[in-house]
Amino acid sequence: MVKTNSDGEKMPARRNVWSPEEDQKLKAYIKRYGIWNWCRMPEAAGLARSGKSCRLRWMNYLRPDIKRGNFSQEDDETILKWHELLGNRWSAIAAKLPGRTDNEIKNYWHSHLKKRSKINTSSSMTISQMVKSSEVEVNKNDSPGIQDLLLCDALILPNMDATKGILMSTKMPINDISSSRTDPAVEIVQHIEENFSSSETSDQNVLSIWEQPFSFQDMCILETDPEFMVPATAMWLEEPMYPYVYLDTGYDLWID
DNA sequence: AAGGAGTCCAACCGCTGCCGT
DNA sequence: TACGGCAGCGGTTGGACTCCT
Repeated sequence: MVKTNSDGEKMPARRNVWSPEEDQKLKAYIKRYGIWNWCRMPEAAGLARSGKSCRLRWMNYLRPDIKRGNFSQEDDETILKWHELLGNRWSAIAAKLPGRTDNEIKNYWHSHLKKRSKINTSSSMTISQMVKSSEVEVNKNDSPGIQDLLLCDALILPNMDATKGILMSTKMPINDISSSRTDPAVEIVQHIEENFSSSETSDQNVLSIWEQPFSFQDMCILETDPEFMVPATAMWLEEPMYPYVYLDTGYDLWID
């Protein structure tokens, strides 16, 4: 925001607000040379800004595909839905709303939707709630890797054939994910939605998985099944090992 | 009209992951 | 494999604006 004095002249605000001239410089530079290196671009473009600041300004304000203006009812629903599924992964949510930035969605969430979300949470059973309703504790204090592992276990939930007591892996080939351009978390949720919504599995069956006897044999099936779904996140792929996982099912799992 | 409280949004900060060497 | 540089992300903050008393 640019302050103006009584004569309508621009005054420098204390916070480093971008002037129209700076915007113009950045736009012109990117238009001419493209984005090659944010760190070095400011100097080349004649801007007394950090690369980070330029990047942020471009991403959140100057990009030609930015959609400005009010959020529609549909946008609200989309944000609420994806926030319910993904949590505060604003960039992933923004990917669902072309033209909207993560910053904008984050702000809009905090100012408008947060309250609504609280009211809505009691209305219907969502996938994330089903995950929560299992007895897996995904604790905030757990390392991200552990959280991913627990989440992965939870993701197997929908394919549990509760009537037969057979655990079927969620057949999502990992190379599908690694080759994807979209956020892995988004894809996982989409995958669940597609497969789960089309299956005949009832809520009741889904909820029962953690009540099922979970034997060592189950673990063997999972490990020997060539299509056993490993967690799709980079965290899983990169972390060397989870020596010990506590599942609040009464079973402590050692992963060798 | 004044001013205090609340809201909104742009910008900043710090952390994390990726990638090249 | 280790390391450094860079980009991206989410949380936080500053300040203008709006509403209410």
